[in-house]
Amino acid sequence: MSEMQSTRRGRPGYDQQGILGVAVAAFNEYGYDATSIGMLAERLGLSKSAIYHHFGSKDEILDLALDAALSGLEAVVEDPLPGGTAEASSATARLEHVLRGAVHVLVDQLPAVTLLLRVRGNTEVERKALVRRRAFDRRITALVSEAQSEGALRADIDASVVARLAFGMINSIVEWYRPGGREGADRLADDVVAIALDGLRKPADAGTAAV
Amino acid sequence: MSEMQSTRRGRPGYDQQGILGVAVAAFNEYGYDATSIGMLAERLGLSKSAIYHHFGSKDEILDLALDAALSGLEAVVEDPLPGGTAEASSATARLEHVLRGAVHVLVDQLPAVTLLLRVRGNTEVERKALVRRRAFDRRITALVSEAQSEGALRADIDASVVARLAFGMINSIVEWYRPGGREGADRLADDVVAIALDGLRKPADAGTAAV
DNA sequence: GTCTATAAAGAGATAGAC
DNA sequence: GTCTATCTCTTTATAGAC
Repeated sequence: MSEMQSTRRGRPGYDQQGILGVAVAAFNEYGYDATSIGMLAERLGLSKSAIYHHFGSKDEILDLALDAALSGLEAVVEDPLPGGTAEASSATARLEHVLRGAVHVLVDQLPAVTLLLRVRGNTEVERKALVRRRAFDRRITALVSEAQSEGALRADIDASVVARLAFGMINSIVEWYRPGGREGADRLADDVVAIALDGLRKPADAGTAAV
Repeated sequence: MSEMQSTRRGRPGYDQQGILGVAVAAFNEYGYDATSIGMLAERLGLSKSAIYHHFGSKDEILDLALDAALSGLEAVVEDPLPGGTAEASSATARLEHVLRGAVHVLVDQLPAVTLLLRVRGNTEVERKALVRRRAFDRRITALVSEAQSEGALRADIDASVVARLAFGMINSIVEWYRPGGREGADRLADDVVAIALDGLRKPADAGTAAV
């Protein structure tokens, strides 16, 4: 928050954030395990030991990146509706808001979230991230369940299956979305919500229902 | 096809398929790069060089596993509808059939498909697999496009976005589905098709529309 | 079909100078 | 904040015996 690499004057001289950005990009390109410190050093135009000046270990780089992604996603579920009359809003409205918010976090934090979604839990750092991710998933499932109880969502599909499939759709965005493409984040969120809530089938033209 | 490991009498004596199964499981557990030949040897109760008797390289193990997954998926799009009156069926019906078929391939070939979906394209083997996967994606997009032209699917969302999101939902199944769970493959395919085509929103109870 | 032994390269990480 | 040099361990893969 205090001092960005790109805002600095003077010679290269990386700070932690500057290195982090390059590292996350490389991790996403080759995979975390396949990316060696030597490769990072090469990309940065630094020696390996220069990297160890900024981070205690390769694991710590991953830790900081995953924390950024998780913080963004957690913020989405923790603030149900920024409007003000938050508590009064329906679970369905909050769910829709969370789906849109998640799409925006994915797009805004694309590299970090991409990395997060590929974590398998091999190291302590990865397991710690998975614990937070599962807590997030549980909150989504609870929200779906509440929306089903309200009667606004179909209740013939298990809430946890709904939550997983809906977020499976959202998370898959990291596989192909690239900033600057034809599809903006708002439009993409609209599409996701449209498919998830109303489906792909063209409504059987029931008269003159407005949009 | 000819001789399965589990059907053999006598002492361990692995064949290629037997090793392949263990290897794919390990690759999915730790990631391909993080899984060393030494770890595979330990799991198999063999020495490292015994593995090299069955495969020319670590890459070749991956190659065979990815081919199995891709062959399964390709079979789904290549045989539109097994009914017989294939050519006459609508694109929408064929699309629904493909969605269900893909879910079944995912479930039946869970380990191999899981591995395929994690491939990033770092090696020649991985790039070869990605080429086949992209060809598959294009056929799905074409099918969606055709279904939109028929007027059966909403046309306000780009066909390639629809294809990616729908398969994002389907592919995410590998992240959580475990055989023997409460959800069978048929039920799961029903759920996927229900969400994708009709959405989560409970229809506004328009009288007494039958199921 | 499996073994031991080994080669050759690359990994993560540290020491200490500038 | 970065460097060179180095340590130690692990990696993929091969040679050759049983």
